[in-house]
Amino acid sequence: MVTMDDVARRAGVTKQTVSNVVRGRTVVSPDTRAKVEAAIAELGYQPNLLARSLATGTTMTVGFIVPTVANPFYSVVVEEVETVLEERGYHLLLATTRGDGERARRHLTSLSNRSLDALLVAGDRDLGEHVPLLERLGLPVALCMWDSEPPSALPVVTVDFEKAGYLAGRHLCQLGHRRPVVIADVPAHRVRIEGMRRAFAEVGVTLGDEAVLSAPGATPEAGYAAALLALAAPERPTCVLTSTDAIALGVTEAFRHHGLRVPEDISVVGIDDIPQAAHAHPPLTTVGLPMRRMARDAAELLLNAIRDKQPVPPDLSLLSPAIIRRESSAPPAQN
Amino acid sequence: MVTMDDVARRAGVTKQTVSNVVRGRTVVSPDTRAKVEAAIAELGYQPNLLARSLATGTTMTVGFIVPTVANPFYSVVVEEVETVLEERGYHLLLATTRGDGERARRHLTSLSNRSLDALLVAGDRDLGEHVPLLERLGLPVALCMWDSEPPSALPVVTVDFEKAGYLAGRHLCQLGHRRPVVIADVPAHRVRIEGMRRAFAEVGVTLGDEAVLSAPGATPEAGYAAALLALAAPERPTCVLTSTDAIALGVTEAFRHHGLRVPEDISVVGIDDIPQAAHAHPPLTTVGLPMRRMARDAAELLLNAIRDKQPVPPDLSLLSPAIIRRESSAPPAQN
DNA sequence: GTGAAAGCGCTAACAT
DNA sequence: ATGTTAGCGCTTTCAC
Repeated sequence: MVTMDDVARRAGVTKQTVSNVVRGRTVVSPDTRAKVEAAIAELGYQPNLLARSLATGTTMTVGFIVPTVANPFYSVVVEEVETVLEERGYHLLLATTRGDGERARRHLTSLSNRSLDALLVAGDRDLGEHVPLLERLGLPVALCMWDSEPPSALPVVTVDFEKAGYLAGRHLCQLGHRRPVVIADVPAHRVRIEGMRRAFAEVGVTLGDEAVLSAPGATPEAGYAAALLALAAPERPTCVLTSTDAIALGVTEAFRHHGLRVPEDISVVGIDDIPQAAHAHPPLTTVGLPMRRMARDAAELLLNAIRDKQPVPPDLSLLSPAIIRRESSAPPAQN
Repeated sequence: MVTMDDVARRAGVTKQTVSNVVRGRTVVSPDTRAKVEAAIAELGYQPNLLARSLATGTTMTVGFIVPTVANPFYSVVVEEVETVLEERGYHLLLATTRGDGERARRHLTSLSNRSLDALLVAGDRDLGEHVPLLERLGLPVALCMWDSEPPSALPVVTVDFEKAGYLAGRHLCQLGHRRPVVIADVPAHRVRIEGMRRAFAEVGVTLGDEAVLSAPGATPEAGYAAALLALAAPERPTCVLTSTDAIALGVTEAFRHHGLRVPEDISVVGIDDIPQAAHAHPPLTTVGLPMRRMARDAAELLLNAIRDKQPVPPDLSLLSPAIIRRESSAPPAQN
């Protein structure tokens, strides 16, 4: 490996001058700069960033802990974060938790002495219980995509999930629906359900716990199974609110298999606006969440904290979702 | 920050002994080990891995350059790689190229002096032209998911794409189809098309270039557009072979919008077996690729090379795909 | 503007 | 089994 000393010797200067040239400092005379650059080129010198990191204490690397990437929802977030990091010359150290709190804790401790410049955490499901650990990490930390009550001691960039649920509910209320069923991943998506409840309360409909069906893991399969339960009820609902598009996809499939037309016989509304939602059959009415914006804001929060050498202020930033009307929702059938 | 020296002083030993304890070496007497461990606990000492890396020359970090994670196909690969790395105590530094060769090159150079222990590259689209750079990286490198001709100087773990195309073609031939159209992302998926061609050649059908429609980017949208062209042809094909499931999804949607039933009026077969394929409407017949296996093999290849301190032998490993019969393919309609 | 010295926190090789 | 001595390759501080 060719080191700074090698370059220095070749150029007839000291290590220090080479260092100045490499880092683009302006204190070097054009003459020596040229000599040094020639030496660098001839020797094919590449600075050892590890040594630089040890000396400076910064690694130009940000850790990102995320539940999964095999989910269109989070993969967008990962890509946006990576984009922001790349723009500012940072690297991305990625760790996934896969619904496993223990795995999450392992990642956390193994990253903690890895000399990251900052850490971003998406999703409260697996790391929600480890917030105290996060707070004592001694480096800038931010959270995003936080469904449950956000911790007050850390900065959080997330979506107003209560509003997301409310918008889904209000949309169906406005269409005239009064007999809803909710299919959701409880308790994870409790806040979304509260929003739905508020919307129906505004038109005098009580959305009781008996009208909430569980779809564990928020998978299409879970949605499919729950949809069958919904059909078995004595009085068929006129619409289904799901806590995620993935669930909605499974629900729609179940209805189709049982000869129910969506939206003529029953409306289905999702939350998330995953890419498939637009291509679903029928295209899914859903509540779009500003994922890219969220990811970008969170990443920039951290990078700015690094740049300014200041701790990140523990603010809560709530981004607004928006209803996206497609073809899976319509007024209830007359009966 | 509390260092080894602090611990050493507190325990009344030298740095070296602390180091031995930390790394679990057995040369330490139970007595001193206990003293040192007490000191570590009292001070809350955490080893600085950066310093260790500088001294040892290993970082326990593997780089992974991947086209995108916002694709069910690659996200599975990323997760499997991460799983293997975590099993063996390694970290994952992730970089995405997003169909941008220039971005790929930037990532490559920026990772090259980042002191990774190894580098894995998935997908030839963006990095195919930078193989010479990869070869001169001076660290274990492996390629996976290589559609085009694999370079001979590097180890490659990929799928037999020719066979994948062949299996798709043979399946349709066996059903009795003799009037096929291919919708593919050319030239990227040229090899898959060759396999399809071989299958039809076996039953005496020539699959000419005029029967190959282009779906740039392999998106559902591109598939949709190409499908419309296919319908405009004077003689309607009885089946469509697509080079990816994503394309197939768009194709199926186009047919549905134009009143064609799949598979009664026309069969559609994909390649990839993405998660949505099973939930598509109708469930998509496709060729499954052993993505997890591929990812695992490639990652283990690298980790073993690191462990054995040997260069990775430049072998080519071709994994076999398999046809997955679902409901989008059937014998051609009688006419 | 350039050079000399002193570290960053750890591991490696050898001595005891 | 433990201590001693040198680095790893860079940046930082302070002379000149």
